[in-house]
Amino acid sequence: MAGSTRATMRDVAALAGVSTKTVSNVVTGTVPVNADTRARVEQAMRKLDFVPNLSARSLRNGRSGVIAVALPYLATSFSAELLDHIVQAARLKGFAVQIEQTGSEPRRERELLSRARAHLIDGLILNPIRLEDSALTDADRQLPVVLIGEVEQQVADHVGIDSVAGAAEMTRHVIERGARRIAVLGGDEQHGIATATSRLRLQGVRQALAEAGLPADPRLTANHADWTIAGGAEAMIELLSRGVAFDAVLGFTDSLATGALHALHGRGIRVPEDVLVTGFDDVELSRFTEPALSTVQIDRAAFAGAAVDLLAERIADPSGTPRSITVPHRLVVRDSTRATPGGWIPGS
Amino acid sequence: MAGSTRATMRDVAALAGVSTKTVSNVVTGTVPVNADTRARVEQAMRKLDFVPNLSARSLRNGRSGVIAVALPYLATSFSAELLDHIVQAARLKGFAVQIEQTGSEPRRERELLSRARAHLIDGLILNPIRLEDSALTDADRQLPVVLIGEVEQQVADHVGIDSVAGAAEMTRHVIERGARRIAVLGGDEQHGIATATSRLRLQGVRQALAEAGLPADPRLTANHADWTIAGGAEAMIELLSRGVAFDAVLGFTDSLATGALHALHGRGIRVPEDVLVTGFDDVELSRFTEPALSTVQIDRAAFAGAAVDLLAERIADPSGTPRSITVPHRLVVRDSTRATPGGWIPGS
DNA sequence: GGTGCCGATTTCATCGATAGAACCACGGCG
DNA sequence: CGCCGTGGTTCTATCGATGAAATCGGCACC
Repeated sequence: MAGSTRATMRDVAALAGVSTKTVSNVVTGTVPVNADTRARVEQAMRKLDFVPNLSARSLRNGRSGVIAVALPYLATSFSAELLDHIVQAARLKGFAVQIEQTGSEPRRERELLSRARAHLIDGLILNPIRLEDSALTDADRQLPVVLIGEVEQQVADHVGIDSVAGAAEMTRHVIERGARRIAVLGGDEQHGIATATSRLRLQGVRQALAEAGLPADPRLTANHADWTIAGGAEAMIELLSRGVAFDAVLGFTDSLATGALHALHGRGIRVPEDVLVTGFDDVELSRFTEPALSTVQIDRAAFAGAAVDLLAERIADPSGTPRSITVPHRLVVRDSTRATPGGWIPGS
Repeated sequence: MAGSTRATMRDVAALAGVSTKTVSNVVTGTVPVNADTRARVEQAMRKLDFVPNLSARSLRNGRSGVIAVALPYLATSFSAELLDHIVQAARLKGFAVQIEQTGSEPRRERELLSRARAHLIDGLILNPIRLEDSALTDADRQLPVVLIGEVEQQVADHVGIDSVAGAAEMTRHVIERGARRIAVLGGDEQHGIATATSRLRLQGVRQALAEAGLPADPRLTANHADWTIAGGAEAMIELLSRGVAFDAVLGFTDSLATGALHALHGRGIRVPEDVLVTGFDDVELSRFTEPALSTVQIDRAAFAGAAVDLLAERIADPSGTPRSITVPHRLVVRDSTRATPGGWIPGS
C-alpha cells in the first residue's frame, strides 16, 4: 500500500500521533519508549512501509555504514574469495561493502584514499600494490584505512601474512623433495617495478636457497604484470624459452601456478615427475588442478575478519597507533610436489 | 594543510568571500559563474582540500550515485569476472558499486529489493536464483531493478542470454562428436527446487536430445546445491556411483565442469577419449584446464555493460515498460570435446 | 534621467533524521 | 504545600548541499 513516494518519519509520526523524535527513538532504540507508544509507532511504520532514509541519517551523524574495499583486480579467484569473506564479516558488523578496482595504478590508489571520504564511506580496506607508503602518512589519514597484503612500512592498520616465511617454507619443502634448480614465477628482478608481495616472497625464496647453499639464478625468475592464469602461462613459456634447466617452479599465487601447469603440460613436461610446481594462497581451484597444487594456505576468513574488525575499531576510534595483525599460514602439500623431480633440461 | 575536520562549503565560501550557493554553483557547474569568482572559489577549495559531502548532496537531490549488485555467490569465477566488468561499466557512468551476497536465499533476495532503497542506493542489479517473480511485481518496484541471468517472467528490466539455445547447441555439438549417453551436471529433476538457470539449460539439452531421437535418462542428471568446483566434483562422483554408463558430461557452469574433470581424472577416466566434458560461461580458467574446456561463451563485458546501461536509464526514468536484452553467446570448442568418446561403462 | 533588463550572486527554505534541551504529569518527601 | 526526581515526550536546531526566488549592480535604450 506504499504511495508513489516513500514515507518519511514525519508521516509515521503523524499517523501514530506522536512526534518525529519518538519515532526516531523507536527506530534507533537508544532511549526507552513506552510500550504501547512503541506499538503504535511500529504499526504506523508497517502500515506506511516506512524505511529510514540513510542519506539523511548519514548526513546527520556522519556515518554511512558503508566501507569500501579496493583491490587491484576483482576477477582473480583470490580477490573473489577474499571479497566473499569480507562481505560476510562486514555484514556481521552492520556494514555494507562498496568495491573499487585500482588496477594497481598508484594514481587510482591515492585518489581513493583522498576522494573516497566523499563517497559516503566510513572506511577503506585497501590492498596497495604500487602505492608508496608515503602517500599514507599525512593528510589523507582522515579516512580510516586498513591495509591488507604486503606493506613494508607501518603507517596504518594492517593485516597480512608472513610472506617471507611462507615463501621460505615452500622453498625448503621443494628442496627436501630434491629440487635443486628452482624457478620462480611472479618474482621480479627489476626492483623498481616489483610489488611488495613480489619482493617479500622472492626474499623468502632467496633466504631458503641460501640456507641450503643453493645458488639463486636470476635467469630462473620470470614475471608477468598480470598475476592471472594467463599471465602465469605466459611467464612459464618465457621461462622455458630461456633454455635454462630447472626442476621446480614456485608460483607466487595459485593463479600463476595454474597457468604454469598448463604451459608445462602443453610441452609434455610432467608434474611432479619432471618438475614440481607450487602456488600461494590456496584458492578453491588449487585442490582441483591436475595435479592438485601444493600451496601456502591463508585462512581467508580470519584474514577478512581481522581486516573488518580492525577497520570497525578504527572507525569507532580514529586515534591511536596503527596496529598490525599477521594471520598464520600453513603449508599444504598436494600432488604437485609428491615426487622427486627428474628435472627439465632444455631441448628435451 | 587540512584541519582535523573536513572542510565544508561554508568554509570555502568564507575563505573566498562568497556565499555557499556560489560555491555550489562552481562545484556543480549548472549555473554560469564569473571567471574570477570561480577562480577564487577554486583556489579556496584547493587550499582547504574541500570535498563535497555526498551524504548531504544525496539527501538533497535524492540520488546517491551508488548502485548495488546482488549475486548469489561472490566467490565463483563467473561472479568475479562479471563483477569486474560491472564495476568498470558503472564507473564510466559515474556510479560506485556496492555488493551484496544473497546466498541464493529468497528471503535475502526479497529483503534487498525492499530494504535496499534505504541503503543509499539508486538501483539494483540482481541475479535472482530462487526469487519467485511475483515478488517483483508490485510495491517493491519503487527501486529501479535490473535482473540478470535467467528470469522466466517479464516483470522488470532484464539482461540474459538464451540459455535454452546455448545448452541445445552444446548438446548438438557433443552428439555430433558421437556422444549418445549424455549426462548433465547442474540439472535438477525435482522441479520444485530447481533454479531457473537449471531448468532452462536442462530444457535446451532435452530439446536437442529429442531432435536427435535420443532418450533422456533421468539417472544421468546430477546436481549439487553449490555450483562450485567442489560441487561439480561431488555431483560427478555421485553420478559415477549410480553405475549408469555415459559418454559425455555437460556441466551447466565451467566451475561444475572443472570439478567434473577432476573427479573423472581421479577415476582414471580420460577426457575426451572416454568421455566428453563441456562447461558454460567461458571463465578465464576454462582455457587452462586439463584438457581445456569446450564451453558456451558469454560476452561478459557486453553483458555487464547492458545491465548497467539499462539500470542507468531506468534510474533516469523510472516509468516505462520493462525491456529485455539478450546477449549473444557462442560455442567455443576446445580439447575437452576433440574426440569421439569411447564411453564410460560401470565397473570398467 | 528613468525604466527595463540581464546576468551574477545571495537569501531562504528544504531534503529526512537525530541529539539535546525543554517540558510535562505524577508521586514522594521535607 | 511546594520542590524534585523520573520516565517519557515534544520542540528546535542542525548536519551540508542545493533549487527557487529575491536581490543587486551595471548597461542600454527611449
